Amino acid sequence: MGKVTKIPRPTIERLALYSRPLEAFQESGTPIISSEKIADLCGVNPAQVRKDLAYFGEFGVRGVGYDVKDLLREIKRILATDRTWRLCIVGMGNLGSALALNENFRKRGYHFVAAFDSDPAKAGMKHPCGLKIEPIGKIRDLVKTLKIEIGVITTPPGKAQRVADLLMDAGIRAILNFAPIQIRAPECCVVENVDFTLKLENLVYHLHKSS
Amino acid sequence: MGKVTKIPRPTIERLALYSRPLEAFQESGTPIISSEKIADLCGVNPAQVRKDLAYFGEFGVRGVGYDVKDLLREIKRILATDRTWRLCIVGMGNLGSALALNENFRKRGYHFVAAFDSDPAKAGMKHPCGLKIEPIGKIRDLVKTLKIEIGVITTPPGKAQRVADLLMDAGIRAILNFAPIQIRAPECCVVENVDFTLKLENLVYHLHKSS
DNA sequence: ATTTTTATGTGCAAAAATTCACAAAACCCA
DNA sequence: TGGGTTTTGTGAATTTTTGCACATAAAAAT
Repeated sequence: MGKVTKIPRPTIERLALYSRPLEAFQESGTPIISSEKIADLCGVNPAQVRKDLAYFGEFGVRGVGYDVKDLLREIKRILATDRTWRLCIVGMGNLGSALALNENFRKRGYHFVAAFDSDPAKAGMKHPCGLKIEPIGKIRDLVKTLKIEIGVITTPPGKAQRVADLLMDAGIRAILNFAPIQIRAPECCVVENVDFTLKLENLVYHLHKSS
Repeated sequence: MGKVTKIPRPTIERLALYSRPLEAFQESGTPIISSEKIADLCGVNPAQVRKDLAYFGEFGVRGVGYDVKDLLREIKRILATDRTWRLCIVGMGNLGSALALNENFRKRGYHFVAAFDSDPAKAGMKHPCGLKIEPIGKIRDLVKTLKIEIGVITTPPGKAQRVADLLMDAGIRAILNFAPIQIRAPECCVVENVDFTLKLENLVYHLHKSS
């Protein structure tokens, strides 16, 4: 359908979610999957799955279901995960270090091509992931020469906003922030926050409430 | 007010969010804060802040604002973060290891009291965080004797559901899952998922769309 | 060839969440 | 004391999101 509809934000988030079981089914060779099965595995409503997909086209066959391979390819095309992306990490403490070594990123096409740290003692050292740790001052240069598209912030909270500003100043327009503060950014830069303690606080509220 | 209203899920998530700037203001000695200031720092609407708080009582003073210390104490009481919680980590790879060493947890009252790994080579070793790494088989025992309340899963995706089942079997009713799969759990157990790659896929969608 | 079965795509209603807009209350100052 | 200012608390309107329920289409069975 050629209607120009605004895509709900939650829809995009769920599309990524759906791709997880689809990948598993593709690997195990299952050819066809139903909206009900996807919904069940992702903990959502089947109609929701169909509606989410319908925003982008008719990918299924009535009475049959969805072709796993086709659907996965379509979702990847929609999300733009059908290509690789170049990232940098700022803050090579324990967390940054763990992320740089994490297999899940590379497996999905997210390549770390630079690592920064403000600690002069660390600068120049080679990290086990293969990257040389660069000083913060080089962000501007390297973002441009290495064509870095996404910045990952794993600094202490006090330094996060400053680092974000440096990244944006260098032309970065997408930031994944692990510091437990809200990064302020202009419209043109997308920011996603990952705050573990926020999640924990959610957990304990529900634990406490139901006891 | 005495009305029995269901609290919206997003409200709980935002309460935790509001506590971040409140902590900062408390430390810097600012006595009073307005809903507008909180909203601004958290990227939400001021009316939203007031409404969220109003679900739990009248904490502000009209024409003045909110007492920072009071409000923070109230929010902590609501979320049940005014006490300490005992957690364990399962999966002492890079990520699990980084979390065990992360200061933000302890600072907020989340204490890791046990660490597990399925790798027999790791079992028995002492981790830099001070914990001895225990084999998976000891989950049941240790959850009970150490009174562990929350389980953190940092295993590879293939092992995550099995570990979750073990944890729930041992009596755990709250799980923070870092593996990129959807954990299936009965009603009685709260699960929060932290999936970095999901966030990245969100980022790249928006990057791609706006270019 | 026709009926039955199955599972998608979608209009519409319901539910949930957000935001507006304003009365109520507290403070300030003359 | 009273008018002006500020900011909360909240009813109502609006927007967004979800889910039902069924028409539609394809395949399978008879």
